[in-house]
Amino acid sequence: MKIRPSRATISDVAHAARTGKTSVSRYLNGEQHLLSADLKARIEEAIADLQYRPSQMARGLKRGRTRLIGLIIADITNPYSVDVMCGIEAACRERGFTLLMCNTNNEVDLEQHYLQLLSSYQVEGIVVNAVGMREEVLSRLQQSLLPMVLIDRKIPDFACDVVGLNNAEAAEVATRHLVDNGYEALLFLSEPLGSVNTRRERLQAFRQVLAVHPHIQHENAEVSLHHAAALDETLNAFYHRYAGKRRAIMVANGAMTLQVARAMQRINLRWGDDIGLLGFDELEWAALAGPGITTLKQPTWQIGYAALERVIARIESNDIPVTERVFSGELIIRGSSQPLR
Amino acid sequence: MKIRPSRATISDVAHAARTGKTSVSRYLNGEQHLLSADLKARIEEAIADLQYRPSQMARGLKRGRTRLIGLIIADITNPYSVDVMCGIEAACRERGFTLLMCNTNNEVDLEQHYLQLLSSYQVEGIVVNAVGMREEVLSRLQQSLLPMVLIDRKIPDFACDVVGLNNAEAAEVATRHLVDNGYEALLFLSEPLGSVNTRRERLQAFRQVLAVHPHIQHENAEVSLHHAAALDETLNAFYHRYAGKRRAIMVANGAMTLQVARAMQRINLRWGDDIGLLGFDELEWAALAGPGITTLKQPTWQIGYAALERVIARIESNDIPVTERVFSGELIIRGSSQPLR
DNA sequence: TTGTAAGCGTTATCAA
DNA sequence: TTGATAACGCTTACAA
Repeated sequence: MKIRPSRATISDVAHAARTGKTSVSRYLNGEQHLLSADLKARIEEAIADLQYRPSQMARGLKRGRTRLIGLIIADITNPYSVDVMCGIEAACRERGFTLLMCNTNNEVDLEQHYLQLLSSYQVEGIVVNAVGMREEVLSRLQQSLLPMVLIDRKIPDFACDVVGLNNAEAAEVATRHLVDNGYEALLFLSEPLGSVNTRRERLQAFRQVLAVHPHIQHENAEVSLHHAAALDETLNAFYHRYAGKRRAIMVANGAMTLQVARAMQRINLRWGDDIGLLGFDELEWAALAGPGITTLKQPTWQIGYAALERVIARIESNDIPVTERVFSGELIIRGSSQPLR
Repeated sequence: MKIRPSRATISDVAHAARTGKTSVSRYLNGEQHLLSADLKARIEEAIADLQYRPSQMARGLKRGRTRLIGLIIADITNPYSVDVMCGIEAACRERGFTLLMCNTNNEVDLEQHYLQLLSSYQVEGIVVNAVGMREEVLSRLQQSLLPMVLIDRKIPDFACDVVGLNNAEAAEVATRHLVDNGYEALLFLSEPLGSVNTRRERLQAFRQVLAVHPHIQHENAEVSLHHAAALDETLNAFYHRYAGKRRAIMVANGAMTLQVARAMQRINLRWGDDIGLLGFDELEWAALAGPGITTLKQPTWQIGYAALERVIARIESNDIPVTERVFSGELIIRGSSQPLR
């Protein structure tokens, strides 16, 4: 008796079934119509007997088809990314792929490291959840020539499949909601715009809606996610600048909304009562904090699922045209966007 | 010019450097002391020239060392799991391993599926974040004979490395805190205890502390995570049963705390004011909901990191003794556990 | 110090 | 309908 019984190989199965490896391989690869009933039965039994499972390593080496997909995530602590990952993972399972997970932690050189890694494992495609990823990093990704799908982010000057939210529509709905609820001064708050298209598109739609409401004052501010003091200052300034008016803030993503909530607590500003608040991305605690926070919920799971489907389509044939697939968000109205009147 | 330049192989490098594959292999595997300076330089150049990266598939096939670790997570939407994953991921990076991610979604047959999958990719070890995983599933895992580390969960009658929280200590600290703050009736609330050791250990410590405080009434309740009505009923009943006393609830984990907060909102019970509340696991929104929720924070990242270190140690030599490594939690006191007096 | 050749577990080619 | 046999890209005896 072996201490660690090494896995059975295809040769073992062939031997046990008194046949050759070729037939076993055929059996495994759906070419069963070529086999006699008798032989098929013998192979089946041998496989069950030996608990044989083909080695994906050997398969990958020989056929080049590793059934591996690389998932590059810029920040896995972002709940948005996790939700998306769930969708990706479900799709993988359905389609027989497995995920190699890479968290770049927003560090540029990690990204480089992982790209090489994925390549060395010969992944068949990659999904990039680039939320917050720097431009330079993305542009290096494109050079990998692998089937690739971007989530929630476009690279200028590079045609690549993209799956994400319909930013214009969502921001429009959100802005209209604030307008309809009688707010008179609006602040669009985001991390530095850079060339991050999601931020820019949301801001643009925000402005477009307000263009036809000249009586509503509005501005935008860019604050780094981890610069608490700057955030406090920005909020305070906005609040006092429009004293006497009904004020509201629209926050460009969930991570930032969390920081805004903390900042408001620090500077003693209550959302709902003192100031309106609406944030992109649903938060599990949105209903629990004070009068609740109005959010724009993204269909994160579906976005992930669709992204994986797309990358598989591209793996199967790289000739398909580059597409951008967008999903609609859903406004979830809570107390933070109901002014007292 | 090729459309899709197939990756350079070790033979290509050998040829470009006018030498044999062996030398290149030696160069790659740290046996450089065996090579002449001249040859070393030529190889180095060829590698850079061709952008050569060794195929992990071929490597894995030949040596059996795939440098792959399987990560089995019962529920990836649980923030605890995600935090732990971060630590695991960081450790992987440092030690040159890569994660194959498997989310079993709390479904038994998925678990089976993934176990076979991991085996077919010849992972060298697995880390199981079994929070909420059923016993039967875990016991099947143990049969895989792979180096394996369990996070936050023990399997009765099976010796396996475990990394997790010092449950007894943590529950003791938490319970003492409630006692010291003058609460007179305590409820320990968890999902069904089953044979989940974390829940049992926490409850046991809770009882032990209260054993020496006979004037404090206490009980425990088990409610399924997704059974909202039952939760409402449980909370209501407890609240009214001890009317007139200072009441507090201790919740066994973060996912449950979220549900409790929602339930309290539904039945119009305010933590802090009406009833004390303390939950295991830190929540990003803990400070934002009402007067804040007191939590017992686990060193999640470190737990993940330690788990991966352990699995690697076991990969390197399976003879090491089975250990259980526990970390201390940290009580973060907020308004929910300060009675009004 | 360097190179040759065998073999890891598959699949693909070709012949029977 | 079957089965040898040669790759896939790498590591590793073993030779030179």
